[in-house]
Amino acid sequence: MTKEWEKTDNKSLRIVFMGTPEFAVESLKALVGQGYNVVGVVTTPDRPAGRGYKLQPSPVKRYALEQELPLLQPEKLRDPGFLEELKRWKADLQVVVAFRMLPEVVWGMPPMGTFNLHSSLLPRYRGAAPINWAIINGESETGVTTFFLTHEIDTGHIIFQERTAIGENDTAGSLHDRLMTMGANLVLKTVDAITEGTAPSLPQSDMATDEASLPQAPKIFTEDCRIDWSRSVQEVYNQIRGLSPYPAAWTELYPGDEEEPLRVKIYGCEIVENAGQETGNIEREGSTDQEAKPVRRETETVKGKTRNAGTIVTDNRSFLHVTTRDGVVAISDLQVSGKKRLQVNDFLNGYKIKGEAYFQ
RNA sequence: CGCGGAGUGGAGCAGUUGGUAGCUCGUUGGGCUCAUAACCCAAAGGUCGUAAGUUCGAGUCUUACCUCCGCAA
Repeated sequence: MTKEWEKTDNKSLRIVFMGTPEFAVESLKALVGQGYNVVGVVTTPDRPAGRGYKLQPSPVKRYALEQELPLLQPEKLRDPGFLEELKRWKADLQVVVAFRMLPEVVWGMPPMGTFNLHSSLLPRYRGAAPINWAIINGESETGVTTFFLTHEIDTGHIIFQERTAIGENDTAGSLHDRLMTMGANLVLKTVDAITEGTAPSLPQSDMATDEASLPQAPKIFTEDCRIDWSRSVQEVYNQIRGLSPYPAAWTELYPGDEEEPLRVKIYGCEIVENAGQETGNIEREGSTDQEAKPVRRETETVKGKTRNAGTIVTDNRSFLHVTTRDGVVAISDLQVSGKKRLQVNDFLNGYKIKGEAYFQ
């Protein structure tokens, strides 16, 4: 990708990078790797996180240290001391990827401005969790956007966008990785365009037909991750893959016998029955499995019961089916609280589901 | 010192009031079968996370440490 004939301008431009998670590292890595002049990195202070609440450096910090880039970790972005240091870096341009909300004193500082990489097709999915929400809502397309920062979060003028289709089997994880790579390329393209003065700047109001009906992407909380088995099979499926592998959809397993419910994270599943509509490619697999697996017996069992949402159907060996309002999903990948993440057959080897068990 | 759970043959789990280990699956060999991931028979495979201690004797009690996981961030 490195091109000898690239304008020296691009490489002398003083860039300050701001970001926190893994997603941002990819863009920073691209800039550094392509020889852009990253004069400093701003990231979040080390936070107590994980077991034991030990202080954890952000992924961006780890990379910055590795590359021996100047680093700032302000507690407050309006802190005079921090602003002073930032000014000293004399940035021409600031690049922000998955950081936090910036005050105008920060984004207004560099002469060429500050732009942000956002992982959705703005103006759709403004907010903290665009990747997750796009899948949860069953979107078939998303992308990445670069835009200039303004006061209102994620509303600035759009520079570039890149689209990608969301596959039936995409998960938050797979989409995250794809957008991370696309985003890094878009950041380079954006920096080049800004340097050359050819960057578009399109108001989002030109793209939004109806502001009020735009899907949003707010931060996700634990309750958003709880599975409501009474929803449609497609909704449940989208929720599970939209939250996998992080933060992961969860439910409670009531084992019966008045035992305490277990909290279970569901990482992967397939739709095996959809009363609503055809499920496409999944159906094909199902038909070959039909002969191999002892489905016959279970089917009868099912018919004998009222299939309330959350009902478990399993042979305690190879599959674990759960009913929803209008269909059935086969759980393939799960984790009981305190245990390791397991494939369903491993889980069933040790944990036997009793007849009266159910999810809720 | 944030709260909590767990480390037992390749995988997931049992293991009672302490007396040298069982289950399901997998693996290997054989059998049945038109055939099979299905079924039947048999076999291999574990110094029970590490170190020390208590005890006649510890997977099972005590202490320290290592690793992993859930909550929370």
